Amino acid sequence: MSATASSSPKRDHLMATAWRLFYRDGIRAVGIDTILAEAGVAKMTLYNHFASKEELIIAILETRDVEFRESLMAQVNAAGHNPEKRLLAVFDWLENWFATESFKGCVFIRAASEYPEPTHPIHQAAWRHKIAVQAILTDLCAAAGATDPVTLATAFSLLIDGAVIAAHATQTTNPARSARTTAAALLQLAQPSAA
Amino acid sequence: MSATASSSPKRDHLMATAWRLFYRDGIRAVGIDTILAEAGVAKMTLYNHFASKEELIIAILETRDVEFRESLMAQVNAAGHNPEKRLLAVFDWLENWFATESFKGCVFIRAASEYPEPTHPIHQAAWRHKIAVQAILTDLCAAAGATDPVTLATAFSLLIDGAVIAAHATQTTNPARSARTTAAALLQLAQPSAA
DNA sequence: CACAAAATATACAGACCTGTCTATTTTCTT
DNA sequence: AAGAAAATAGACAGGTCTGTATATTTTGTG
Repeated sequence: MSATASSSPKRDHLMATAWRLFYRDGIRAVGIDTILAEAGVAKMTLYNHFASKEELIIAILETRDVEFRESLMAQVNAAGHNPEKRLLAVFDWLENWFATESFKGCVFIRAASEYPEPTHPIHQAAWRHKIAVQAILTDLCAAAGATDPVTLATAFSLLIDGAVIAAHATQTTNPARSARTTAAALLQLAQPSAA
Repeated sequence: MSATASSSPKRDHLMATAWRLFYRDGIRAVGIDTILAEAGVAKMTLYNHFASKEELIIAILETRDVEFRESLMAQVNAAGHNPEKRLLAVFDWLENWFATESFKGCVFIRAASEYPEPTHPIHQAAWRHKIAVQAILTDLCAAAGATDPVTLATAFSLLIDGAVIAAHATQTTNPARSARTTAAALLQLAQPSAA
């Protein structure tokens, strides 16, 4: 059984448990033994599914990236066909997220913070998520008729990450509305049809 | 000798060494022994100046907060008396910072990421810095004639933190310019005199 | 010089860390 | 039911962590 094998019940359970503890307390702060005790799984089972703690972490980040984007797109699609509404739905999704009881910031920002060296595999896994989200934003900006979708999406990306930081620090959802209001204003400016 | 005593050569040297290693590798990643070996200082000297590693960390964050704001204000003041130029100088300062060879993001964001629990003393020390910077931004926005300085400063704060995250992930200074351009547009919108 | 304060080296405690090894038991498939 | 695959318990290695204790040496000051 390769260490890069995919889905199995035990493997999924380990990842879910580790994810919860990493997100709650920090990655470096949580040891393997803690995860195993919480999951009720033997140590060798973990090391049969993952080559190391680092591979477990990266597998979790990649899974979370997919789930994150699926959740985001679900809310965007629920906003209907109006391109502007779809774009601004990103910030409503943000507000829902911030309102989550267990909200403790963005695991990708936090992982990149804990592993600050840009060449580190964990840092790069976190970075890949940022790029993927940026691509979504660019598509939404283009659909909304922005003259320069990349530039607008970049600005939105800054607002979103800034809002996540602020929401974590203040433990409030307000930054989502601040970001949304600002984003709406920028969208107006970036639409030539609005002139 | 109280553990909260202030400046002494050994104490300063320990803080400078610890700061450099914490910023380079992460707070949890750097042990006391590593700091002591790098600084060439005995362990008891550290524990005579600081009650614990946690107190050392907090002392460093508080010192960095002061230095950070002094550096920022120096560039703002160097921009002269024009309120708009002073406000936008914040983003020039940001670009200079990002261009630093050792740039690895914002230590306050990273400390809050490593100690995600909002009630943790380290998390709160990081948060206090954010509030202090926000106050500076609000003053600058008010001086620039914004109708709602608090709201504009909040938007700027999101852009700044987002830019820091992006600059760390991409290892480029571009996010500073993206943030600056966006900020300039928002400033125009927020000035009634520009209508 | 003499005394006091600061810093030193060194050892130690007790806990935690990741990862490995072995032998046994459970589970699944045929 | 039988054999193969997966998971188990538990010990263990070798290192690291924070913080303490002690005895000695350096440093600065009157």
